[in-house]
Amino acid sequence: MNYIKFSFNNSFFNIKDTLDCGQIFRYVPFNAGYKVFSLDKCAYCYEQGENVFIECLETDKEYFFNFFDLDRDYSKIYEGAMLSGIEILKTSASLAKGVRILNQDTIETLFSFIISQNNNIPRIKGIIERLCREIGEKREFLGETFYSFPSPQKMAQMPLEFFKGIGLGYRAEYVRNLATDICSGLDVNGFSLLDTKALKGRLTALYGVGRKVCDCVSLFGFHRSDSFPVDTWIEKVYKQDFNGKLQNRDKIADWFVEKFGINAGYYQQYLFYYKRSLQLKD
DNA sequence: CACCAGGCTTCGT
DNA sequence: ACGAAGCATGGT
Repeated sequence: MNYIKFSFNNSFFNIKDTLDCGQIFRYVPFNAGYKVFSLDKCAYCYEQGENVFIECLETDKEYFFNFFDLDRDYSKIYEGAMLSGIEILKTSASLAKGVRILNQDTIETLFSFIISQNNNIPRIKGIIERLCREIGEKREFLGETFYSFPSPQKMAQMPLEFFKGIGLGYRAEYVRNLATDICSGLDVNGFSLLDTKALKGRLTALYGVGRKVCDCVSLFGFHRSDSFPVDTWIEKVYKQDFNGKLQNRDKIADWFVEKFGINAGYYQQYLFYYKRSLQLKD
C-alpha cells in the first residue's frame, strides 16, 4: 500500500487542540505530531509552517479529508463567536480558534461515549486502548503495529467478564448489550437519515445512553451542531461565566442550544477547551 | 480517608 | 415529572 500526504492551512486547524478537546480518545504523540486512529485506519498529523500535514494510506485520503471536516469554512463559525458580544465566548474562541469538530464513525463514537460516562479522560483512553489491543484487528502504519476498533460482531462474541476485565466496571453491560443489539440488526449508521430530534430519541432509547452521551454522539458522530453536551466543565462555565442559575444539566443544554442555535456545538468546544485548559497540567 | 471523573438506570415521591 | 441512591474503577 502506498502512503500519501496532503496539507491544509492551519489558521483554523490546530491538530493538538482539536484532539485535546475531548471528542476523540484514540490518538498518540508521534514524531513531531500525532497518530490518529479511526476504525481500522490511521493518519499521521503534524504542523509545519502554516500547514497541517496529514499522512495516510492513499485509499484513506477521502476518509480523513472528511474526518477532519476539511470542507467546512470555520472562519464563519469563528466570526460568529467573535461577533456574539459575549466576552467569555470571544476569549475562548480566540484560544481555541484551531479546534474543529471531527466526523468520526458513528458506531465507534457511540461505544466510546458510553464508556466515557462518569469517567475521566485518561482512564477512558486506557479502556478503549485495551479494548482495541485485545480484540481489534492487527494493522500496520508507517512500520508500526496498531489495532483497529473492534467490530460489534467481535465484541458480541466476548463474555461480560472480558469487558469487566478491561476496566469497564458497570459500563460493561452497556457495551456488550449495544454490541449484541447491532448484531441483531440495530442500524446505528442509518440514524444519519433522521432529523436531529428523531436521532436523539433513538439514541437515548439505547441502554446506557442518556442525555449527555446522546449529545456527544449527536455532535461528534453525526455532526449535529445544534447539540451542546453539558459535563462538569461546561457546568462550571455556565455558573461561573454565564452567571447561570439552572441546576439541571438537561436544561442547561437546552438553554445553550436556544442561545447559540446551529453553532452551539462549535461554541461548546471553544468553551470546553477554555475551561479545561485552566486546570490542565501537560 | 474522602471526593471526583465528558452519567445512567432504577426506584420513590 | 423530578430527585436521590447505587453503581465500578482509578486518580488525587
